[in-house]
Amino acid sequence: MEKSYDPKQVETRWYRTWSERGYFHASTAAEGRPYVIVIPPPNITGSLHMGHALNNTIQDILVRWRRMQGLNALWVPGTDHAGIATQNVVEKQLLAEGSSRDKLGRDRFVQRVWDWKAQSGGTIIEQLKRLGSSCDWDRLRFTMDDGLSKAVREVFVRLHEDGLIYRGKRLINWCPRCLTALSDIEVEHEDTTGKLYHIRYPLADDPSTHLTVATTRPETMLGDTAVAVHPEDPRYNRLIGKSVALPLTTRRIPIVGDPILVDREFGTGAVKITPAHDFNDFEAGERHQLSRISILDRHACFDPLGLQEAAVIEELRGKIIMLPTAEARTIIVDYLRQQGLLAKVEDHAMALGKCYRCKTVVEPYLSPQWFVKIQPLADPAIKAVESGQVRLIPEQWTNNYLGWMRDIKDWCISRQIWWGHQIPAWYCRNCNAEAILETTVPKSLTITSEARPIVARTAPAHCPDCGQHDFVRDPDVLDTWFSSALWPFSTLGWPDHTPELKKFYPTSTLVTGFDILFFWVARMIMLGLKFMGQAPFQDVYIHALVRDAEGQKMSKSKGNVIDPLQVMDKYGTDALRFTLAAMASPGRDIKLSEERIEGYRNFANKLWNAARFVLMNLEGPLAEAPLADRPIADRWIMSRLHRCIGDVNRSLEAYRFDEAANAAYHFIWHEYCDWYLELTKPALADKDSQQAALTRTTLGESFETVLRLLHPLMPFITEEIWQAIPHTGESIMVAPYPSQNTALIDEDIEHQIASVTSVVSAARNIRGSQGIAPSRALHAAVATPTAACKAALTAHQDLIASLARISTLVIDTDVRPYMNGASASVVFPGGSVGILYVDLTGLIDVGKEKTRIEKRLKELAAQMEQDDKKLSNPDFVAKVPPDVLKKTKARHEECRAEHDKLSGELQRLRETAGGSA
RNA sequence: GGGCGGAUAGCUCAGUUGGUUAGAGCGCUGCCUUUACACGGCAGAGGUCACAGGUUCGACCCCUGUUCCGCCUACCA
Repeated sequence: MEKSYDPKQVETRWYRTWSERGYFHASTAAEGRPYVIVIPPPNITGSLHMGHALNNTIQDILVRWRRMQGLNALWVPGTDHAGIATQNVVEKQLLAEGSSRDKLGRDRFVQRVWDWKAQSGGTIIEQLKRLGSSCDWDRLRFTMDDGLSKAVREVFVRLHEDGLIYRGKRLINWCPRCLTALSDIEVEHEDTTGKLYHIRYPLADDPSTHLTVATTRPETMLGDTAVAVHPEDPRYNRLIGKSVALPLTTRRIPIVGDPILVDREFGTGAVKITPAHDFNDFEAGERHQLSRISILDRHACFDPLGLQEAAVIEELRGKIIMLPTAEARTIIVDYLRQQGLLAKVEDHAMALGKCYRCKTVVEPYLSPQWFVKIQPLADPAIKAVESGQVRLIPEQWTNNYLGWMRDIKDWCISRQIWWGHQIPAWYCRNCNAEAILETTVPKSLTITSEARPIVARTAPAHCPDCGQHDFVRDPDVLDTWFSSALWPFSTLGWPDHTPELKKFYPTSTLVTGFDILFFWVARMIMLGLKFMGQAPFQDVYIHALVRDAEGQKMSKSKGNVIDPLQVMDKYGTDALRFTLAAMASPGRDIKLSEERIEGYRNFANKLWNAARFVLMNLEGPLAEAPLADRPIADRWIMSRLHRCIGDVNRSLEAYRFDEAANAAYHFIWHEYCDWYLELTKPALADKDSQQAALTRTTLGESFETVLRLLHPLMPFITEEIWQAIPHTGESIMVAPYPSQNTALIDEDIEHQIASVTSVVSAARNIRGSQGIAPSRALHAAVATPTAACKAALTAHQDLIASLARISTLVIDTDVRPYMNGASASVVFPGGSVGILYVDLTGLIDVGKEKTRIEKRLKELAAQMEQDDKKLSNPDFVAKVPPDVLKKTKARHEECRAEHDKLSGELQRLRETAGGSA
């Protein structure tokens, strides 16, 4: 075995072996209670980032742990077609080739995306394998597979049949770059400083007076259909029922009273109402039966027809036609200013909505879309969480979830893109001639909200109304999250009654980030309850976001991404996995740093070298004996090991991966390696002794157990070592997970060894402070506080002597200090304190000690001189921050104290040296 | 505006159903080439647990308020 662990070849070799031997596969016929996790399907456009690494490490820990516990563990893998994201990627490629999706046409474009998927869509899967993910790859699914597509259609049709899906012309969030509708949660809000424009609207009856409105979007005023004031506002309420002449148009619009829309304190207390371009105004428009004038087109540019409908004055119309809003705004504001209608412009903090895929500012846009009526689905999903049927971990997310669900809005599920599940709705051309608008250049199809769709699993043969069979299919596709919402049952074969569905639904645990709690988790619960009658999972473990060392969200544009693949190359997969697990404390983001990973790489190496020690010492006969008859160190380590086993299992049970990792780390490094391996050395010294044979047995057994305990966290290195030491079974992956045997926990023995280590540490402390080389043996005595302590130490005198290198050791309740000696206190379990005395006679190398002290005195003098200079400088004292001054003074005092002490010691040394020489 | 989380050693973070001396990793200091490991060993320094009150025999922990930092959410046009 090499001196250090080399992960590379180990990882690929074992992953291949596990895979070939079928360990990842879970059979419906297998015995054992099922334990099931469905993967949050990564986008096919994705490449493994730290978020994936964390998410999948946690899932793999759970699955490996449960599998070793004997459960029928299934981890269903798959990928998501990621509608807009994937379409964007392929469109970018086309652009680079000088082509576009319009040039290609729908069918060829979709084929192109499939080609892209065949070529690049599997990258992330291979990367998940690098991470050691023990997914059942035989069950790999894709959200646009035939089976899953069938499930999507089935759900759509059934929801439609139940009246839970409808089509309507509504105001939705529109991305003018992606040219599609977005759901509310696909809009990200970003704080910006905008302007609040105060605009005078002259009263229709009396143009000399006016009502001033405040708006952040002056350009949409052309689409105003009313002005609202508060009905109880004495400034304005007498105007309700009158009208204003809408500037820049030839229209008159009414003044209405609306206590919901208007906040008297804000702006001027008068609000323009633009129902086609603002969500609040849309609702206000409904309340007052106002018409909606849509003045923007799908690119968020001024639309000729809309401007005409809005009766915009000819002169302005010519200037802003087809212009984007930002440019038109300047022109419109100029016009208002010229006409003396711009009363004031002030800065105003506001949140701008942006497309979560491309960061373009979204536009509220009036268009026909498909919606899911969500309330009837949300109610049971609320109850499922309230009742504890579904448990969110950490619990704090429960309130977030409930709050959102209780205030949920209908879900806009149609997207005007091509890559995705096309909506299973058809329109009879004959019956909907007026409502189907087709243009050839560019080729586009608009179906107005008046059209009557026929929703069906497959294309209808005849129109039920007219009997003809000339149909056009709804061009829209479904929101990507619609198919993900079915993931826990669609992947298991639904709507067919498969054995998988019967055996593995509902699943056990969902592991996910909080960023998709609403996008995904909530919708899975709703649709799982609706179609399976059971929530799709019991536990939802919600992990943190992985950030960089400064706490910034990792992003390519910031250039602060730590690439998990590079980390795995450099430090090994096990080190990365262990780091992520150890840092996954609940309710807190993970600030990942390379140093931390390096630290756990060192841990892997420590384990590796412990293995070398074990292997080296396993040569020789073994002896079987009950634990009670084995050496004390063996009984001690088994006791400690089983405490650790209990801790790790309990932690995993509670999803405390950080605690599990830390318990294992601390035990292995600081108990097993630091103490146990050292304690075995005296016993193993005489290879042929019975004691050595017994110790070898424990050494092998305990180490083998340690590896199994650690396997879910560090799968590769544990397998590699396990195969090299005595074991039963063909792979650690399918070996039983250690379970705590409380009979092996022996508090008395733990106390005995704690006493031993306490004395040893005290002796080392004295060596350290007195500068006594480890090679020099000591004469020492321990004054024990009680007879029991004395007995415990006396029984293990040989261990103490060997670990602390003490040649003569006196242990008694009453011992006297040495004439020329040093002492240190020894704390016994329970808190009683004894004293260790060490005889220093002849141990201190006077020359060396003198040099050491002189060197240190020089350092101190230099420091003191520097500080003196500072402190005697009035400028320094006056201007420096108080804490710095305080620190400087404190340091100065410390230096002086140490200097005095060392000077005294040096003096004494000189005297004694002089006397003896 | 509402909600949630955080503030503990130089840095990154654990922690406590309230109980002797608050822990870890990294970093730092000193010693050690002792055949498992220098990706190591041993020893050590370093903390008024954000601030101010309160409850309690006792508070890092519970309560109230304040400040700062994150995030989520929201129609102040």
